Amino acid sequence: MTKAYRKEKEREIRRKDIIDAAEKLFFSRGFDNVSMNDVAKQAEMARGTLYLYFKNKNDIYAAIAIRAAKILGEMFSEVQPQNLTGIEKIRALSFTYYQFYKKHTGYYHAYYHSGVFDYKSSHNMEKLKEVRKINFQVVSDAIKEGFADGTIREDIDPVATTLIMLSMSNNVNNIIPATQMYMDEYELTQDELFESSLEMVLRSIEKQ
Amino acid sequence: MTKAYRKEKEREIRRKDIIDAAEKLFFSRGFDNVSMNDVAKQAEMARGTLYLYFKNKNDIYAAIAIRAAKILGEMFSEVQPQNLTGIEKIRALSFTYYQFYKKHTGYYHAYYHSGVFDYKSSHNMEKLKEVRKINFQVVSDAIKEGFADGTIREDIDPVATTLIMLSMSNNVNNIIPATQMYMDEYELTQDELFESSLEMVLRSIEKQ
DNA sequence: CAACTACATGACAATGTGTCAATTAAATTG
DNA sequence: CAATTTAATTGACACATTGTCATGTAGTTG
Repeated sequence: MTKAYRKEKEREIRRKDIIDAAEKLFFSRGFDNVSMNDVAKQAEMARGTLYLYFKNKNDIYAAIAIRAAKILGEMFSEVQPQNLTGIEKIRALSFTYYQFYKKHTGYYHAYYHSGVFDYKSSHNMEKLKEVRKINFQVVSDAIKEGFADGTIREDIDPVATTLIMLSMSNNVNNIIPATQMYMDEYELTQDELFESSLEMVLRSIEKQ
Repeated sequence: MTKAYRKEKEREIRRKDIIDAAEKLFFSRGFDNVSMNDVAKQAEMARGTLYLYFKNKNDIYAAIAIRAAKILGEMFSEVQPQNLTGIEKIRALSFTYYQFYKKHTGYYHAYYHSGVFDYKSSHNMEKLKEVRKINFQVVSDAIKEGFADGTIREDIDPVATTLIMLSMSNNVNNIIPATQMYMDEYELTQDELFESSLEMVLRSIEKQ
């Protein structure tokens, strides 16, 4: 028991070391500009060792995305005890997501970017899918609460609406490079776009 | 004149051959799964030759995206002579964009994906930026027409709104992989999501 | 036809990936 | 505690891909 347990703990520490090293590099230089060699050097081990703990670079990024999901989950959970109506909760959660982006940009990118990987490609990706779903449900549940308390119109689909809100947020948060181009071109700030997006959503889901 | 002109024509044909070859491969296998070697083989020339006509793989993709922009521009221009109100035009343009995706998925991806490249990275990217802007303006102008004819509320920002609509469309059209995951998970079809997105936009911009 | 020009080629250096045989370290056992 | 087994780590290897560039070639010109 104790021996196997200690072994397991040591493996976890080593795993954490790799994630920490990768995170540092990914957040400062960007995922695409970091090689597995760079990560190995930063973590002070041979490149081959990384593959003993992770399937590949994407798999490491997925592990970082799981951390991201946890941080976002904690931020979301701070909204819950405030006793807000459905529509107020939607406003608060949108704002929280925007704050998550502002304060944890690196994690935000990991959370978003990992979406491009195949969900069946690794154990981490499977796990990420689960934590993602929990955060998604916080929002769609808030919409349902709005149905119940009469602050949100009942003729909208909670899942579709949550998805639309998510896409708007990603749009705001410099994820889509073409958006950045248009923003520069028309001198639109990120805060302005966030504000417009939020008002647009609220206007179209609130009960008259 | 004639000699230089013929030379120029030949260069253009060769250029077109490369784009055609690349397009065929990109559309069937996906951009990331095609190497410059593959393109060279398909175009029946040496790999080095490709670099005489294009800066790199992204540059070829940008050329394909310019074709995409032209197709979209033509589809948009068919909406113009219909004498629609501002809000009706927004509905029609949204639908057209969705049709563009459905009928020209490969071009749609090129149009979208090329957004990730730096706009100062090549002449093609500069050119792409211009044609992109024209299409963007068709939509934002329609919003302004809605201001004038009283079908769209005046307190919204045309640029921000166009950007939001664009992000919604991209969300619908399977561009964001995470979205696909949620759609599968909650059994939401693409047509349903398109419908929800469109209604959401119209509801929030129409004048009461 | 000799000299020039522009174009096309493929070998090359660089950079990156994932694997695996060999090595090293750690744990177990008599 | 020495011998033996087991597990972890390493870095060299094979392979893929990129962009460049010296070399070759074909067409053009005086």
